[in-house]
Amino acid sequence: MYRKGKATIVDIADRAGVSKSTVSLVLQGSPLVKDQTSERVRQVIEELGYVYNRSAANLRRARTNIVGLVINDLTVPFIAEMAVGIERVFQEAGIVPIMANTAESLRRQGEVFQTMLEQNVAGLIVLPARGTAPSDFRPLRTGGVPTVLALRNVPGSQLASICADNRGGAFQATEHLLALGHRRIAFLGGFENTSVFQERLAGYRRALADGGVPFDEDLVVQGPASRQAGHDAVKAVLTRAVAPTAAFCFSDVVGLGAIEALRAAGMEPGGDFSLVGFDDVAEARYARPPLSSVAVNYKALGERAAHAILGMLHAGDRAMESFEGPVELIIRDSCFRQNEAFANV
Amino acid sequence: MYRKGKATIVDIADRAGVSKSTVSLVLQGSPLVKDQTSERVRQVIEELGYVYNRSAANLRRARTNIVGLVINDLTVPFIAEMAVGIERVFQEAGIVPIMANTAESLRRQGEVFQTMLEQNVAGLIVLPARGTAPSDFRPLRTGGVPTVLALRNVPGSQLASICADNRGGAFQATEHLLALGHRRIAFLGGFENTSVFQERLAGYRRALADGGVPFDEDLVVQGPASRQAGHDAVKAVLTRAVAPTAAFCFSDVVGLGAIEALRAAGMEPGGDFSLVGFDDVAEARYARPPLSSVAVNYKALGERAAHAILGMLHAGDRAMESFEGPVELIIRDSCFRQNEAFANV
DNA sequence: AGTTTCAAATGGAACGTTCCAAAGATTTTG
DNA sequence: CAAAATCTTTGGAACGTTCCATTTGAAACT
Repeated sequence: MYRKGKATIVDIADRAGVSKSTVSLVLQGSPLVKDQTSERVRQVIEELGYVYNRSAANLRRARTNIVGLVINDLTVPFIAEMAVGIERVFQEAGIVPIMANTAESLRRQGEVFQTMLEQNVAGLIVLPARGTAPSDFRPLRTGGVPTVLALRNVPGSQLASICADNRGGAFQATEHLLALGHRRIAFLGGFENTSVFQERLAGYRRALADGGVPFDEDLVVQGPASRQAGHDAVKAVLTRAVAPTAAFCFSDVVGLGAIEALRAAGMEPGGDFSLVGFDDVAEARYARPPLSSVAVNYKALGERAAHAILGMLHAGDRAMESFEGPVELIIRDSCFRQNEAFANV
Repeated sequence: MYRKGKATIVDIADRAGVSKSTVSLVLQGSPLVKDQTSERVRQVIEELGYVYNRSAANLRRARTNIVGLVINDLTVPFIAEMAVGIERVFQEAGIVPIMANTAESLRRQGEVFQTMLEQNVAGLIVLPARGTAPSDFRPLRTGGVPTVLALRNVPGSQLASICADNRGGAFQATEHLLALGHRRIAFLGGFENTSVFQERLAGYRRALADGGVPFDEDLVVQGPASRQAGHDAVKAVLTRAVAPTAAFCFSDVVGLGAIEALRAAGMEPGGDFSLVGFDDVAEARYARPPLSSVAVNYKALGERAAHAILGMLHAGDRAMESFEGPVELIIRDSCFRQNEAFANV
């Protein structure tokens, strides 16, 4: 283009007959510069194909326009959706997101935090890896990086979190099954070392308690949030002395596995066994039978998290309160009304 | 910590009784420093909780350790998978990926390119938005940023690309249908303004030609890669004078929609209509009937793309040649052998 | 002892911005 | 018309690294 190497602010200044300070002001859209001048500068910028050097700006400035996005598992569709929501908000705010996938590895998560600090991120949205401890955030805390947790909470971390209303969702789902007359309701999938599990389990127990149904530990089967796990969990739970007639599944994927296992056992989901899932993934609607599920607007949750960070950046260190996104029980055809219980009413 | 603000390389130097140059060398792992010295420096670094300032380094250095990742649609599961593959390779190589989702918007893609340039990225992996023209890459070209295209090609862009063997996959799928005796084979879904469509269509036509079956434009129905589109396309194609007995679907999602539409029309996919999809998404396996599909290892493709960029960074401007990832036809139960054609042999 | 060789450490000038204090214009006011 | 007030513009010192050219120190030769 011009001279050797890339054009800098000084080259622009020379060509436009102003000082580099003025050019800098123009670039920042300062109202201090006369329109006529800034117009001329802008023209030269165009002419020389100048590109702004953010590394230099970041060095001088206190804060960067970079925000880190630490994701536990990007291959989960609704997490990707959430990432998209976050990304969109940032893009509009002129924030550049650095993304890292930890694949649920704590070691990797630690490395990622380090990298984020080195990049001098202005803030951080973290979807914590399974088993994250409050102390894992220490480097961030000493680095003074505004941080928001999303999707999963880390109790004791003192960090604000943006999560779905897991407790409420599980409560609604379980209540729905109770209302259909079910009394033996299993809880399938998920691991107890995540806050999401704890919360959903709490909602489930609360609904049982409200419905006067005793909690039976034997009806809770932990496992990964996978199809296979749903399959296995159903098989396990059907062997109980008094088998359940319904299950609240930790996630839709678990529920889909459950559907298969029920069929394999000669039962008909929605006909003689009721299922409710969580997340309302696209597949739930298309399953046979269509799976009732607790819908979460993950994209909105992502946007909320992004706004939370923006707020923290703007308002300095003002502590942000946590937020629980609303959920909605979507009723499809995977449940049936149980007669004996019906007679009980 | 120490002093006011964050510790810098100079603080380390003072405390360790060496010069900042030495500290810099230690940070870069230079063999020029005596072990004893570097050990001491490292200790002080630990002590003061120093964090490296990459902005400063980037300013001084010619190249950054940042690589941009421009994604057309992160919510597509296999694209997310690909992103994970890329991210993993970069992480191991000490490269920090900046991710941006363009959501298939050309305007956004342009903005994203600009941002990437400002961040002074060392390289760029682009999954081009639909309808991207070669000229859209001009800013990158003049910026001298090594760029690799992934998943979709942009003919005329002169850029290396890492794509699936779309032509070969479509060829295999169509050949499979031909071998089962089908002669009227539809091509459903996708838009002709993408290279992926062009390539798959070419593979399909080639197989038809090889099998001595004339190409019939009426059997090609374009549409988005969505369930609904698959549904609509089947309905459209069943009204043709001589209806097809099989379809090659642009993607599995289209194929799943096709399954529904066939059922709705009183037909049985895998029984009296054959379907083959593309991508081999998880859902294909669990569909009723399980959908035959052309499998692509998207994660491997992502890793390949990442390695391509690493290679370009390392080898300077050495032009990289394009790569087509192998595909594999996975045969499930969505196809049947057609008798009349069978008699023809 | 003097010279050469090699390893290890260092000073200082970049890199391209931002931002402060201050100077120069221009307009308003008394 | 001078003084005051306001609007624009501008040097120059940071910011925290890297890297070149050099110096220093020690060991290995003549």
